[in-house]
Amino acid sequence: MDFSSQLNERQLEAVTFGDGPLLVIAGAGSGKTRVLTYRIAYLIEEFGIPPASILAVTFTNKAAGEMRERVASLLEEGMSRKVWLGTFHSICGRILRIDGKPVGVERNYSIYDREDSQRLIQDIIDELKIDKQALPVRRVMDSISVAKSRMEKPGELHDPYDIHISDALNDIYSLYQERLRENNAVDFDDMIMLVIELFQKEPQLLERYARRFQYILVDEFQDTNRSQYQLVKQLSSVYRNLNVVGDDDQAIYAWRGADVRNILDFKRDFPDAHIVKLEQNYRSTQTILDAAWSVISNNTSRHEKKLFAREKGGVGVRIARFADEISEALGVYNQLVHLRDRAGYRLDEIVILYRTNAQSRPLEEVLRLNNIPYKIVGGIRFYERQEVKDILAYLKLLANPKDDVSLKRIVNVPRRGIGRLRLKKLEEAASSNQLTIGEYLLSADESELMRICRGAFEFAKLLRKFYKLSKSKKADEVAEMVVKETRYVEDYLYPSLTKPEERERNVVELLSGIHQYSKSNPEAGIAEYLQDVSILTDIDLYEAETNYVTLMTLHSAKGLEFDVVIIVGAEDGLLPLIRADDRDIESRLEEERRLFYVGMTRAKKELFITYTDSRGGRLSFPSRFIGEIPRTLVEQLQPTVEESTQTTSVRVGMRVYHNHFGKGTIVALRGFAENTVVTVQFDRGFTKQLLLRFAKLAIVE
DNA sequence: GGAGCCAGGATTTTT
DNA sequence: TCCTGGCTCC
Repeated sequence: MDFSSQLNERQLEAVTFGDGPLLVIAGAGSGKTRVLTYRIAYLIEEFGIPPASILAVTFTNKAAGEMRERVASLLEEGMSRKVWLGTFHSICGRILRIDGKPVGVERNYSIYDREDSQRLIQDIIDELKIDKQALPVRRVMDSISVAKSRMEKPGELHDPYDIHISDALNDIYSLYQERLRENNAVDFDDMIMLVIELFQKEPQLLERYARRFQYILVDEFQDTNRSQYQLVKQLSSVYRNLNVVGDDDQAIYAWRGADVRNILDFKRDFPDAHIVKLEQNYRSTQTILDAAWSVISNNTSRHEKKLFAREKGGVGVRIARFADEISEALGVYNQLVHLRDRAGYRLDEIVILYRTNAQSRPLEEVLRLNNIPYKIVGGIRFYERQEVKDILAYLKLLANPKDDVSLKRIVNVPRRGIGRLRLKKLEEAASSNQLTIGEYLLSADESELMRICRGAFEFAKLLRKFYKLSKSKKADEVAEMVVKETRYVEDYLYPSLTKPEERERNVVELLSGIHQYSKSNPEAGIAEYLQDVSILTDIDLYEAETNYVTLMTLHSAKGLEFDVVIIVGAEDGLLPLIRADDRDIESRLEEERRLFYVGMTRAKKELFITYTDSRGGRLSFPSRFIGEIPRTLVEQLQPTVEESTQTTSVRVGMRVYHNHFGKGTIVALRGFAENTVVTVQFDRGFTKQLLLRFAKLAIVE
């Protein structure tokens, strides 16, 4: 295999590297996916490594699929199929399916997504009578998730800011884990943590896997968390051929437990690691790279690298200011039309990126009204839609009758007269028999169930029928039966929910998806289908479609590239998204800067950045990141940034509204541009000085 | 005891 | 805009 004409010197070095630990620091657009795929092919072809002895971990399922295809095109028929290639979650899910017993996971386990976990945790919070004002579910979930990513057991979790909260959190965490095991269910974090636990419990099992994987490759290493790093370290303990590829400048998942320290620790854990830096960029113009560099170089903790493009030049970064989010959307629309009709781009070569999903709304509206076809990634993901999750809950329950969270979701959908109190009775009857509700319904006799209510009996009858048939029928037939016989569409969607037509289409799409799956995986049952589908994200399902412009969050855009990138809402408070009461503002700010950098470096040819003076009725100000781009690289679109920061849109005497302090009158203005301080006399009788760009004041008519 | 209706609150990013 | 919680009616 001679790649020398297709790879540069550094890439070639990484691809053909022999045994031992390898760290590839790969800048944006430096062809790291290419390096990974070629390396896999090279290992198989030149080193004679059996495909089944290679483990490659990617960040998304989509990336895994693409990598498999690309490897396949370099090798003989069928070779790539045997490589273990997937995300941490898909690989751990597979290990749990095969070997999960010792940690209490049966083959047919359920995977709980965020909503499922939230329901379970909410139940526990209610049960423990914990004040939900003091401990909102979201906060609990985040704490537990972070604890799991650090492999902290119940009891070891501590909130660094509040000891009392720690006790409550540990109680919830402990009960939560107990319930998950009772329900034969895992959450996303469990999938990683339980595999590590499994290997601790059964060292001979770890050894079996570690002997098997001669080479382990990890992509997007900067966004792995501690437990993921520990896992691959364990798995590579026999051969020590751990190859990681990452870019510390693109670490954007710290909030999810990812830890850039992994890169530093890698150098410490493997002092003999060979390090290759890829700095040649194949994607963007030099102008875009220079602009991106001048932003990212404001971060203090980073590996210095300065990307260089193949050709100099390129058009300047276009920055545009708008009055509010509506005019911003209109401006984007005008630009799209210009790009399409004058500059000759296809719409699918253009992406609109924003910080939060909610920002897509005005854009969608304007695009729809003006007949610009668009595709939106993220927001409410397909598999998270209510109607889709309802049907899946039936299937989950049939695959795993211990799954009480799924049972509770659909026990009264469509309505069967089983409300809160009757459900409670069912729950009590089940637990007095040491059963989950699902198991109880499948085993209790008629008179017992009738005593609770007729609905419970009817539901149990239906469930038993489904359960029996689910043993002999394929996933798609079961799903179809569930939809038909529960009369989900007729008795529930249409009478009870908004937009029933759209939801019905989703149900139909789900059924056809299951059908496709059954066809291409004839061996797989419902449990396998559910496990595979539970870890899919919107970006996995995303396919660029000709002449559709794409809208997505900056996070979703990671790993993708487009000719034209339009970053909207580049305003302080939104991008960077920082609130006054945030902790660790400095490191938060650096992560937001990396996010902005990721967005900028998605662009091959042209980069647009927009901001507004007012968003959602609140005053807004250009992002500090805009100020970090040298003017020589910027082509202002009218009007200029200078005007916008100098022309403060507030004046003395103006009536304003503040979220915490209420209504008031501006009595003084001081400072300049981004440092403008307003003094407000609030109606409640006190005066405050506020930094204008953070105060989020609304002007009262 | 369940279901439906109305008012008020809230909004980061995701495997 | 969507979702939650409380209230009333059946």
